[in-house]
Amino acid sequence: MTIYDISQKAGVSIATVSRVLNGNTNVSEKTRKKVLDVIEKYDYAPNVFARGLGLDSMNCVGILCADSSDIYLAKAVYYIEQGLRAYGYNSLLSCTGYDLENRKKSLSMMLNQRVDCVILVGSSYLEQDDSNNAYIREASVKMPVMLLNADFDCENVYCVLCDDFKSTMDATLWLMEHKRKKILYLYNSTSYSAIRKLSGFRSAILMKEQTLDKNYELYFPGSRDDIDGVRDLLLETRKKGLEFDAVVCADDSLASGVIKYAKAAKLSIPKDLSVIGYNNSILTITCEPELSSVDNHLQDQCEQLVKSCVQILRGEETPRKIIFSGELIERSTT
Amino acid sequence: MTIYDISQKAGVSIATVSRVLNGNTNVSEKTRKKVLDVIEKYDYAPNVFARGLGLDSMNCVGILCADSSDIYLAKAVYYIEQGLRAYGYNSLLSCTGYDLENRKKSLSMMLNQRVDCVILVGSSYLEQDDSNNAYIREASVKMPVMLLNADFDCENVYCVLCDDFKSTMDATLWLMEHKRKKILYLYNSTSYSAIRKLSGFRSAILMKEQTLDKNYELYFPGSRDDIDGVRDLLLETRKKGLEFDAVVCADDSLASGVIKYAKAAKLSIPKDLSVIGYNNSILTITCEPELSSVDNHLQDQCEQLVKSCVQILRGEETPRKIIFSGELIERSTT
DNA sequence: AACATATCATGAAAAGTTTTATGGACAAAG
DNA sequence: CTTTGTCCATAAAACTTTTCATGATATGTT
Repeated sequence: MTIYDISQKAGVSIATVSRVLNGNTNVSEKTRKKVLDVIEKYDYAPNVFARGLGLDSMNCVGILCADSSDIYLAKAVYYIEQGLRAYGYNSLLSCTGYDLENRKKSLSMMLNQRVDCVILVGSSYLEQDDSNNAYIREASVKMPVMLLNADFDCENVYCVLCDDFKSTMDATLWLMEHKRKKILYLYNSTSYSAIRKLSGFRSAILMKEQTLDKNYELYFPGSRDDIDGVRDLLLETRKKGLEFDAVVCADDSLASGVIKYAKAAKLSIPKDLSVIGYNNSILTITCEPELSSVDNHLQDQCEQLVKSCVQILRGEETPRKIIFSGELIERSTT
Repeated sequence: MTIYDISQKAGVSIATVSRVLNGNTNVSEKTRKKVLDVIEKYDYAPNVFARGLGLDSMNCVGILCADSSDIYLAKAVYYIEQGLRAYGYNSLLSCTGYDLENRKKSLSMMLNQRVDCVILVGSSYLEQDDSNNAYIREASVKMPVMLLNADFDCENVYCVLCDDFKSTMDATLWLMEHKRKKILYLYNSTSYSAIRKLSGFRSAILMKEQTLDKNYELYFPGSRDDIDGVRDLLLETRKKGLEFDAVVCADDSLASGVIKYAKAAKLSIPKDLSVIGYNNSILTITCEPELSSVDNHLQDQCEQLVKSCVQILRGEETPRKIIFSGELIERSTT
């Protein structure tokens, strides 16, 4: 069933059928009805390829994320997909891993696929070394690029993010106000977001004129889900003499490892050790005790991102950067 | 840059360029090299729409799942996407929710998008009432349909699943052999998989000639992540006089709720209460105590699914049903 | 050696379906 | 009778794959 068949059966030209399909006004009500009836009757839908050829668009947005099975990224992908669907867009998904070369390859694949726009989910797409971000600039020449949870100043690149700097600073200050003297910042990536959190942590330390001698930063090189690895790292660290009475984590799963560590080291939470996670994921309520965590309003961020995305595709103006603020959700580890 | 430009610059016809691009053998080595050089030089990639029009395929597989933010489904989607990518296919993602109408709509959207094949992830796509599965039969006429974790006998429908019946039966028998007398089966959906597990549970009970008087089945109507809801349901159930010394769960997050319940009811795990989860997800190691769970080899299943999918698309033969067996991973709740 | 046949390499053209630009037909208004 | 505006048809353009046809070369036969 093609547009020719429809036009023939309705006794009009294919152009008229096209106009009806695309809501063009230059069609009389009578003709429109006649055409719609035939379309309905034969359950006709335009061929996507021919349509794409004509419009050079396939009504589809590319979603890139490092790992859609990561609890946090999975949520983000889900919210974005739902949002796009609501606006009538399809989602092409590509999980690129954390490797730069793979990211580049996936992105250029997306460009070739003629998606209308690409969304890079998660701060891992932005590297500290700015020369490694050239691939984003290049992509932005061909189509709009949206970043979730990263901040990048470039024409045709739009960012929606949480103020990780301030959230982490506030969380750290909060611990200080609650009599914590030796605070550890634990992170497992050198992505944009983790580094911003690190800066927030440092600022809090400086604000209270505590030196970094008594406060620490610890990098965990393992994978996100390696909770036992975090436990072991902390046990080892402690054996080396490093002491701490609170941990600010860049991620809930790290915090989950800290709780394991406390159990192994026979420390009581929150009496001997306070723990604050980040992302307010489901892990916060499956832990024992339940984990305090920074909620970065992921759903709101994603909905805003999609809204901006649609505005851009419609040729409307939208801000290049939108920042949400985080919020500490207090549970039983503080 | 089109195929015309390339053909002109290489001094050959567009047919020859097309042959080179598609690996057709009828091209002399000299010509092939000449064409490849030009393609390389101008970084040419065929227009996907025109290509799609010619081949009626866009080298893309549709992945449907109810909720890609669900821990279990997210893993499955991830493994499938990675597998498809490795074989050169793109993935169009659609999260349909659990509602039948929405599923139908999403599926017919996928068909119109001319994906090469659709993969329905999760047993929620198969309903007990077989008349509600007609939409799958209809889709299978137009393209291959693959089901993960559901069993459906129909031409052009291919299934990869875990033997949930046997796994649950084995888990239940295992509990009986370890002196559990009053076992509860807890489930939160009436999907194909949960019902198969229920049958497995019942069979185990019958095999040991225990009547169902002392063993129970309990349905939790809440959402998957509502862990506190599970706790409250069990507390209430207990108040009504129902007793149990072991719980077999259809899902790890339910098991997580059971652990919460045990804490609230001051029951010791595993002394007073054994708990077995299902899926062996990350929740098993963030729980305290760590959760015993049935591992259904999800990654293997997904890899097999993709392999079968690719075979079908290449026109090769592949079995219509492949069954994996589950395996009880013992941790600290049994 | 001459001719017929098979094989290989290549080109020309059709097929696939839509959108958009252009212009024609017709009715109403001036 | 001319102008204006509405509605619609025609034709061109978007780009690739594939089929058919043709020319060239190699192989086999007499």
